[in-house]
Amino acid sequence: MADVARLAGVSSMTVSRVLSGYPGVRQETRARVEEAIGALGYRVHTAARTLAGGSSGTIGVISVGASHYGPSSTVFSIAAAAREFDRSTTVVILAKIGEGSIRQAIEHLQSTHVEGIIVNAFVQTAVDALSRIDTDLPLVVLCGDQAPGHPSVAVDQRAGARLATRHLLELGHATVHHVRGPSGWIDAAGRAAGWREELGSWGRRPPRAHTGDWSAQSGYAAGQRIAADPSITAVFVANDHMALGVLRALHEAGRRVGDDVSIVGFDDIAESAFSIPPLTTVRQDFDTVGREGLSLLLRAIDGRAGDTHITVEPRLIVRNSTDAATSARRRAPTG
Amino acid sequence: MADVARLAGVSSMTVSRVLSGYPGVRQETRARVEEAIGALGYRVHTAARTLAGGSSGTIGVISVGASHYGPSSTVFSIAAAAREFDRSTTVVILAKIGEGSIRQAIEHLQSTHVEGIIVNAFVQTAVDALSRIDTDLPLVVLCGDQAPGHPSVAVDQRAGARLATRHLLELGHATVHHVRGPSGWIDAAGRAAGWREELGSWGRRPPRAHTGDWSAQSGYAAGQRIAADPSITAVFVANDHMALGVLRALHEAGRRVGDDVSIVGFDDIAESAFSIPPLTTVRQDFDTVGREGLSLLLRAIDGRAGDTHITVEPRLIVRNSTDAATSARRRAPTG
DNA sequence: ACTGTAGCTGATACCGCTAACATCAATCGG
DNA sequence: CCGATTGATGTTAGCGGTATCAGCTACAGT
Repeated sequence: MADVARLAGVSSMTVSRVLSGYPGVRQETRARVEEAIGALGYRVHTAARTLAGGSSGTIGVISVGASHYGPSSTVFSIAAAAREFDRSTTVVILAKIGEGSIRQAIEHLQSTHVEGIIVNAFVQTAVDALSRIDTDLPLVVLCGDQAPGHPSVAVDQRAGARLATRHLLELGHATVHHVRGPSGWIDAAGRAAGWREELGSWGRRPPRAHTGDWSAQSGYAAGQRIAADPSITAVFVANDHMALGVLRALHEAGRRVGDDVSIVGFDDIAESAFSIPPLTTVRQDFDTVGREGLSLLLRAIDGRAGDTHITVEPRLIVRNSTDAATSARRRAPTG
Repeated sequence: MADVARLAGVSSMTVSRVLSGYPGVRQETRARVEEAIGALGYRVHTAARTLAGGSSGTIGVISVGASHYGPSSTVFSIAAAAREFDRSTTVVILAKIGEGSIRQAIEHLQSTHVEGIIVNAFVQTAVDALSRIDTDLPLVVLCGDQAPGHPSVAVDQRAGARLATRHLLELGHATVHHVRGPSGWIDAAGRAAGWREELGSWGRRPPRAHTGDWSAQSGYAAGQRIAADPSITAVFVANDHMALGVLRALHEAGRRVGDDVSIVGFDDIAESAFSIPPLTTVRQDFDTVGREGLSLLLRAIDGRAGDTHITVEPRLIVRNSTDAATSARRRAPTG
């Protein structure tokens, strides 16, 4: 930096001002400095800037492991969006989620002086922990519900589940069964609640839900139980991976999906359009969630986020795994 | 830090020594310092440490977008492994891959003073660019082949492809067709080469390969062309997403996979075990790749990586999409 | 001509830590 | 018993920026 200053014939302070976009620098001086920067291939030393009280230009992201589709795509969206806003992204992957590990992750990020943190909080434990953590660092929560105490971005899980359930009911199914995600996960609870609500608003009593762990394996197991009950004609499965497992179990049991039984998933993963049959599902736009999360965090860093809660609406994608319940209506108890 | 020193009755230098694990500190002194650290809830200021010449404790990861299964799971493995080694991870997601963008990403990471960089280089362009980039920063390349000029970790794509092809030939198929990945991708080239080699070693002339873009959509399109040719009894598809598309196209055309036609995929994504029928595939252990990549980088940082190239062997997972080619042998031209 | 003000730039003092060397006591070989 | 060595700790001087305030010029108002 001293070299740049010398070459441009100014003090290092002026160079600093040019770099941080301070307006009160003469056009001509600015040009000279920028030329010197270019000529010397100079780049700021982030650590020095951070130490001297400037901003680190880095935001922290805390998330659970890679195995889940939603969380990981969100992290990538955040990283990509951050880059567009000239921010670095430091990612902390939590092996297991607990108040301790989250607190530790936040402290870790704090010691690296990130400007703010986005937490991918997909389990209730995480949200609870966050509501108890009071850091002065700007913090945005991404989750399936409004997070108390911090600005948040969420896909409306309940609305999505209602969309799915309503679609099945409108096709004429007497009732809709549900394979839910594991307890403790916010999205699992939200989707189950939406399913229950929609059934309720149609005056149907929700049957007992099956529970999976998001994996295709667990969906397969649930699917086997579902196949064994011929009265079931419509199933809303809490995510696409499990839905694919259900599809296969039904297929093996000789029940034709989209004909004997209708299935709706959730997420719209890339494979769902090409499953056999193509899966009707609820699309969540994780990219939007990530980007909105980042822009909310940047607002929070500027102190003007307040207590904003952004809701992203999911969308029903109708494919061939659902169809009018002609045969179903004949067989099922009238609803 | 000065407070800690005061409370422990030592100089700040001793605190620094305790923090960085310098051995020449008396046990008793060390204990006193650690106690003070705990009492004051002190944490190092990473930027200050970096500035003063210590290590930043951060490693950089450069990767392509989120849409591809392999790259993204690898990034997560790296981040998780890094955390176990008390390193932060700064992730740069490249919107588009070119020499310019990679160089820019490296420079960006350099200005944040990462200790080293892991590049997820899945396209040839990236590897070429890297071989031309000569940075003094330790740099490890993850890719489908040995990267010249830098230590690297790779899954042996050729071996995986040969495994898949051999499996099909051993089942009695006269020849094996191939749906390859997009040109420019190292893995696509490696798998195609392995397929060609294995066919060659059985004295079969490789048929013309179909080309997809890794997506299920493109696999579906290829599948339709394959279904139209009744002489095809065995297909090796370059990744599972495309294979699922092929599966569906064949299904729609009324060709029974695992009976009329055998399909082998590559990757072993979570859904493959539950496709209809379950997909025989080649498993790549991305977690191992990520971890080996990190440990190689840590060795490189210590200056003892040399020109190591680690190869991770893939594994054939046999499921129901492949079966003895009884009907095929009758129909196909003798090979 | 003099003061006031605005606009631009410079000098200086840190930010919190570590490298390098200095210091001091204890131990050791001859 | 003395100089040399070793081990534990302290002192000093930055690392490369930015905050703060001071200084200088040009111009307007009186």
